[in-house]
Amino acid sequence: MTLATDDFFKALADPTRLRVLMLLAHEGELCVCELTHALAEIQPKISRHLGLLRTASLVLDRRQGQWIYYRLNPKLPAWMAQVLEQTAQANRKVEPFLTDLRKLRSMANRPDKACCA
Amino acid sequence: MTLATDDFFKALADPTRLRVLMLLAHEGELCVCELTHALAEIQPKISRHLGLLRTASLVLDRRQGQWIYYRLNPKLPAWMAQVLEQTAQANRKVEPFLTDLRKLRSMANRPDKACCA
DNA sequence: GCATTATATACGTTTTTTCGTATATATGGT
DNA sequence: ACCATATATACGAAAAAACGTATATAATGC
Repeated sequence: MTLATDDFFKALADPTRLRVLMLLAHEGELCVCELTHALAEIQPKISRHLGLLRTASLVLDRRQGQWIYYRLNPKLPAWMAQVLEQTAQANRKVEPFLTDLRKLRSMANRPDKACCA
Repeated sequence: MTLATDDFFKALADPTRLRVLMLLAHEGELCVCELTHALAEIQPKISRHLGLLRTASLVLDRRQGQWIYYRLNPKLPAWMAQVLEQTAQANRKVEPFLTDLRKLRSMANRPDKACCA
């Protein structure tokens, strides 16, 4: 299923979802607890927004034991992927994205990524 | 005043505003009646969304007699201008943008632009 | 000054979206 | 089997946004 332009920008319109997407654009793949920690939000909220992003086909998920990892959908239209990449580049040092990344990097006991392919 | 990333994507999240921005990205500058005709929406609706875009500093206006012309704000951060340009390029042949442009081009009695500078 | 045209804005309503809490479900460890 | 941990989802409420109609305001032409 292809992602409509309307739905793409609607997905980006929520601050929480935008922060999630910016982190995924930087880090490639993250699990729910990492995103929850980095954004300092309650877990159901992160989960719900991830659900919306998944339903909209912006992200894909992968389960590894108890952990569920999310990444940007590699099959996004090229222009959408470019919009996300440009936004991530332009906002590297802009709040709240800067703090989100910092918090992620400083998180203790991040799930091991040994088997990430 | 600088446009926050959140506000930028919130502005793009509404289908009507997105169509307006796509037309402005293509045509440079358009007046309210041209946008109203191209989108086939009631005039107060177009005016209201233009008002929101102006307040958010995405567009600037210019009065010429009774007509008020709108254009993309040339002082947008470069990455935002690029996002709009890329979106417009990628969606040239996508509905409803294609029909919007067609309707604009076929509009009779468009306000003269002889004195546009 | 009045009529016409162009556009902005107020108003109350409707629609859409987001939210926190509670809880359901899945997996792993003992 | 039970407990702990990770995550998804239901629920009702709250918040935010969009809407159409009516009307206000501004400019132009006669």
